[in-house]
Amino acid sequence: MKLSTRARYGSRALLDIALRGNEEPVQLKEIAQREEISLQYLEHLITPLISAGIIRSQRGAKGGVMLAKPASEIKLSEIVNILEGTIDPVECIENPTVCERSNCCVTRDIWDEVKKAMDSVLENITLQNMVERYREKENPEPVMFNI
Amino acid sequence: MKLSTRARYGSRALLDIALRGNEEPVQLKEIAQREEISLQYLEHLITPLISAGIIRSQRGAKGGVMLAKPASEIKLSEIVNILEGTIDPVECIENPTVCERSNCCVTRDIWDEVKKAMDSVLENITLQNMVERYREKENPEPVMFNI
DNA sequence: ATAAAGTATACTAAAATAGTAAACAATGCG
DNA sequence: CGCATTGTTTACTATTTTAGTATACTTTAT
Repeated sequence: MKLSTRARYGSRALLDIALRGNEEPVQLKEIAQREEISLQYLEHLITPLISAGIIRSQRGAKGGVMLAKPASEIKLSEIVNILEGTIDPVECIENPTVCERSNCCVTRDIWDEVKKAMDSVLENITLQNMVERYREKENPEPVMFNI
Repeated sequence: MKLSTRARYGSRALLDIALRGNEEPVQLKEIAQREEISLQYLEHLITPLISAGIIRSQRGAKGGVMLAKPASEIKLSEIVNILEGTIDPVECIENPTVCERSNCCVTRDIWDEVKKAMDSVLENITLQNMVERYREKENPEPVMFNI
């Protein structure tokens, strides 16, 4: 029930990109260094994100990658889905025909509830939220200043 | 992010046992047939459940397995934990020292929220609930009788 | 032109998963 | 008693997935 490194590294990489503003391309090499992901492996994660239209790339010298749309429009559920595939804990959720019991299976119903619970978290977090959380951690709001 | 077959088969097997009442031992061979799990693989799932005190076994002729406590006291979270290990989507939840960023990591916080969402489902479903759901599916309540 | 980037494809090592095989141990029953 | 039935244990294996590396290629700014 572990997330693969794809989704983990990928979301960290995207947060890294989002944190640099979105003014000029961020080089993969930099991201790889900061996030301690091998450049070659990072490239594997970047490719599907480009195809999916989450980021776009600038080739050649001074190239790099940028978010292809505002951070507030990139949901974590989308990222996980691209890198990890569906989050369904069992295959019969997505594809009921794999098991003839699907329509009457109690355990299937439950795994579906589990999936929905996860989804409701991932659907409600955007890259923008993550950036805000990051800034808050970096520089916490003073708690209670005046009376 | 898939559940392993261990947790899936295991929870189906336990539901199967619970459905037979709890008056006499249920043979593994029967369970294996009904649930279409190979006997030998089923045994692998039964062993840790016995060690964990979820079920107890009766050896020899006329033997089999029974729930070791009332179905209402067996939570799905417990079953999944025994067969699957922790449900944490990333290792740093359980063991923060694997990554030096843990204390400041935004993505880690999020995976923790995901875990909690899953937990809240699994913690609130007992084998008894599953039995009831099964009976309801088998024999649905008539909706609106009078008026 | 050329160096600095991203792109694409192929390959591989390691781990996890799912399952099989077989010898063994306990028990009930005739 | 003795033997068939049933669970127990341990060892092994095939397959798949994951994570990662290697390498050759393409594009572009300067």
